[in-house]
Amino acid sequence: MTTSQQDRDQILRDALASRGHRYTEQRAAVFHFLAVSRSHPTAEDVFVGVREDVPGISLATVYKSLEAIVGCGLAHKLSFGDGSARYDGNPDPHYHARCVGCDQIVDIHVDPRRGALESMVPGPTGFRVTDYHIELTGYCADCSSG
Amino acid sequence: MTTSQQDRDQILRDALASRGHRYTEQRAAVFHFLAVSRSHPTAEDVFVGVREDVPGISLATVYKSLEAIVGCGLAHKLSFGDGSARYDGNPDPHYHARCVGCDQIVDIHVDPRRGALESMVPGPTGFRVTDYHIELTGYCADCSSG
DNA sequence: GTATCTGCAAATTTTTTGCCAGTAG
DNA sequence: CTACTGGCAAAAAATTTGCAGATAC
Repeated sequence: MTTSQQDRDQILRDALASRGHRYTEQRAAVFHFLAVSRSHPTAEDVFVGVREDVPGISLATVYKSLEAIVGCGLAHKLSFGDGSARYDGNPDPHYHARCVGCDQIVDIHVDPRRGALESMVPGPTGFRVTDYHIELTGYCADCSSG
Repeated sequence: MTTSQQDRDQILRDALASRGHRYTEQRAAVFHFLAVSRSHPTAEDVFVGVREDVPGISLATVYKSLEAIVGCGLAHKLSFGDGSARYDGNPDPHYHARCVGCDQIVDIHVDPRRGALESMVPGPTGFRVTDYHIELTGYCADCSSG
């Protein structure tokens, strides 16, 4: 079962409200675009896509909306080292694999009960891993104790 | 035992030669700066640091040198989503943890014999992980078979 | 009613490029 | 010699900011 647009809107409303932010047509459109997007769009991609629903939206507003949505934890900001940031609204835990050949980003879904690194390397996706980079986010020892 | 500067220079010479690139004073200085750097410097950081050894070097040359060095596999280009790319010349396998509190990048060295994700989460660094992102690099199914 | 948000345009930041003289191999 | 490089300055790309009017709550 998939999340309906009403459910999504309510999730967005609540998340924004909890941060003191407001629900707007532009933010809803950006959030919806991310939620249905199978790829990992750049801010520009989101701008082009969302403009079909909200013709007057500006790129600056897209950036601001993305920041608000990422700030609420409803999407992730990714960097693949190719210049521009990419955004991912997929709530399921998954990794990303960038193909050196075609630069495509492949999603790797991992069974959380199995050892994560082990299961993802030879996985059923056919992706042959040559290198990987792991970024952890959290609080360092100093900030944890403070 | 640590790698001497002579060893490093030879490694750089060989790596550049194998790619048809030339060994230059500027590239050696950039490589040396990365090798002794404990942080994860931006291109600008490298520029400022290397300028002490090679006063006339330009930022554009730093970018070109970094590209050559990363292209040879002697360093990694990292993105932490904070605007500018960062470079890492540490050859030991390790992960990176960004502190949400102070934005510091903490290196996490992992015993390769242990389950990787498991061992890094509660590790002896005191880093409290709230989120992580894994980027795999390699060849997708299409590019592998082609 | 008021603090927040949007769109616009301009500014900033980061990275890349073109060109010509210089240099490694 | 000859192709690859470095420095310079200009360009391109990505993102952020200031502000005045509009809007959510």
